Order: sequence, then structure tokens, then C-alpha cells
Amino acid sequence: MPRTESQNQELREQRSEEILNAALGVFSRRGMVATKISDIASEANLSHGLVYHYFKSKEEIFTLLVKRAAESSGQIIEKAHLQDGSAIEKIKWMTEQILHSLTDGNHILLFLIMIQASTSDAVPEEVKQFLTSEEFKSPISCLIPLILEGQQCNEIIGENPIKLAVSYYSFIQGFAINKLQWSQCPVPEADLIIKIFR
Amino acid sequence: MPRTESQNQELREQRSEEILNAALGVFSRRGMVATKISDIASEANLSHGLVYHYFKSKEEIFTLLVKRAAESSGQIIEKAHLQDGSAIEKIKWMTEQILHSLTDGNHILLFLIMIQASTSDAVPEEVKQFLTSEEFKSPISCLIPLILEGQQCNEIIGENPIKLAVSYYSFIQGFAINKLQWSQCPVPEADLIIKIFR
DNA sequence: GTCTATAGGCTGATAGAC
DNA sequence: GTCTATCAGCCTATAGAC
Repeated sequence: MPRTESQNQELREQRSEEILNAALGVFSRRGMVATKISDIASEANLSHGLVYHYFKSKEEIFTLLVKRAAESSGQIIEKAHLQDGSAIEKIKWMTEQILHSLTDGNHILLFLIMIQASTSDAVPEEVKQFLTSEEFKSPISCLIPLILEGQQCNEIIGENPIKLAVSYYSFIQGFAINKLQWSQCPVPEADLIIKIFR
Repeated sequence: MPRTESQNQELREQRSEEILNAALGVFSRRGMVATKISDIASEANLSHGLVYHYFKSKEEIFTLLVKRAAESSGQIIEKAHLQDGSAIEKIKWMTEQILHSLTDGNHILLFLIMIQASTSDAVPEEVKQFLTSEEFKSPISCLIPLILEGQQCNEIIGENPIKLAVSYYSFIQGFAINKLQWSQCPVPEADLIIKIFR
């Protein structure tokens, strides 16, 4: 009995996700250029030919993952703004979310893709354009309104807000990297990081 | 008039450094796998053939740079231990040195090579071995004695020293990455970072 | 020492069978 | 939808001329 159209659709969707997941794993370990299509294929347990049935190229897969990562990081910041409480409580909440997402699941891999995308020159042109486009809101620029809010009620020290935002994200990004190298490393509490704002 | 032996020696040394410097620049921008020998050659203004006259392979160049980077980071920590003052003053001094070295010169490139070497799977076997060998002292483990010293005289909070060290290096590494992406970004003061210890 | 030419291997991408 | 076979291009590394 042949598959129905909707079953076919579902299969396509599922395979596609399998490939993307496999790619995420390999990309985050080896970087875009160093991963071969055959690496992705064998991680996903299918032939390299099939990868091309679902995606146009290796670059397309990478670009897609970068956009997902950007979206996922954007969502956390958005949620933080909607949170109850003072500015610093919002930042603390966000920090807890991030640290938690780095600790379990493969959110950390999306994080690393993002770091690779923004630190390496050897990425698809489309990724470069995306990262400099209006569409992409950098985490640093999204954090600044929150910092200003905290400074107005003297919750946060009167330091250059950009400097504070850079420091905060340095911390987060650096920790993601450390965590990848040493997955069992102790995770700092959000309060430890928040200290830089006081 | 032919060159004397010592002039030849000097030329070799000089060319060798030129190539290493060029390689450092390209590696840090594109990563090891994505840089071609011809990239290094043209950055150094010489033919690709000549690169092979000085080095056995691309991997050899990368490995050499990783070892230099490790040495240079080890030296800073060593100097910090020899510094006068309390533990936290030593850490502050070290932080200032690091921030300064990230700000000018191409020390930051060595830093990034180190990050690449320790985060990517796609590095020469010799690099992997080196990073797990006794020869290589990880910055985190080198910082711990200093933290313990500070905790004994209540200069530093009684938090898990490993956690503190991880947090500190997360910050430093993350900042190096940010600085590379955005070279004009404001540089936090050492005191801002040191807050996590109090 | 330095260059150009080229061999050899690998990999991204496609074609075509099932 | 999935696989295997294969092509075409690129890149490392070497050989040999100057």
C-alpha cells in the first residue's frame, strides 16, 4: 500500500529534521568547512546522496541553522522583556534561562553555531548578510534598553551601558565555549554574573 | 657576492617568521581547515611553493602557533604569581595585562588560535595530544591556587574555586571573541571582572 | 632561495538505478 | 524516497627550473 500524501509530507519533514540535527552536531564540533556532507550523512544514518535530496548544499544547511540559532536567542531576550519585576530581575531571569539551556539539551549547539557564524570569515555570503541585516537584532543591542532601565532606578551602576552589555555577553559566550570543552564543568549561578551590574 | 652562512641563517629565520605571522592572521579569521596554503602565501607575499620550503605542512604551522599561544598564556599567569600584593591584586594585575594585550598588537590572534584549537575537533592530532598532555597547563587550573590563596584571607568569597576560575576564563575568552568581531567595542576595566570574586 | 607547473587525492554535487 | 556510481573542481604537496 502506497503512502498517502500527508504521510509523505510527514516523512519529508522528519528526515529533514534528522539531517538538520545531525548537521548541528557535526558543525558545532568541526566547523562548517571541516565537516563533509558524508559526515552529516553518516551521523544521520543515511547516504550522502539523500542529503542533497533535501537540501541544495552544505551552505544552505549551515545558513538555515544560523537563522534558527538567531531566532532562538532572540526569543529569550524577548521573553525577558515581558517578565515581571525590576530590570535586574529580568536580566537575572534571562541569565538563568540561558545557563539552563546551555546545561541540558542541545541549545548549546545552536549557541556555538552562532559564535562560529559571527567569528569566522569562512561562512556563506548569505550568513554574513543576515548578520549585518536589519532583520538580525544582536543580543548586545537588545540588552541595552534593559540596562538603561536598571540604571534609571539605580539598580545598576552608572557605567557605560554598552560596556556592561559587552561584558555580560562575553561571559555568556565564553561560558558556552568552556562548557563545550568540558561538559562537566561547574555552572555558575546567575547571581555570580549579575554582580558585574551592581 | 654570495651570502654568508650567517646571513642565510638570518634570512631563513626572517622568512619563517613572516610566514608564521601571515598564517596567524589567516588562521584566526578563517580557521585552520578553511585557510589554504595559498592564502598564507599571498598574505606573506610569496609563492605557495615557498611555504613548503619552510614548513612541512599546514598542520605543522598550525601546531607551532598553538604551542606559541599556550606558552604566551602560560607566561602571563606565571608572572602574576610572582607579582607583589594580595591574591586579588595579582589577579587584577593579570587581568589588566590580558585586557591590554587583547587591545593592542596581535596577541589577540594567539588567543583566538588557542580557542580554536581547544574547541574544534578538526585540528591536527598533535594539537589534541598537546592540549591533553602534562606539558600543557590549562589556564583554569593555574588560576585555582591564586583563588584558594585569596579565600584563605577572606579576600575572595567562599565559592567553589573551580566555578570561580571557569567564570573568570569564560569572561576573558568571551571578551576576546567579542573584541575580534567588533574591534572598537569598549573594553571593561579589570575591576568590573574582579567583582565576581567578591 | 624562490618560483611555476603539475601530480594525486579528496569532496561537493549530480545522474540514474531501484 | 533512497542508494550507488561518477564527474568535475579544488587544494595540498612535490618536482624541477632558475
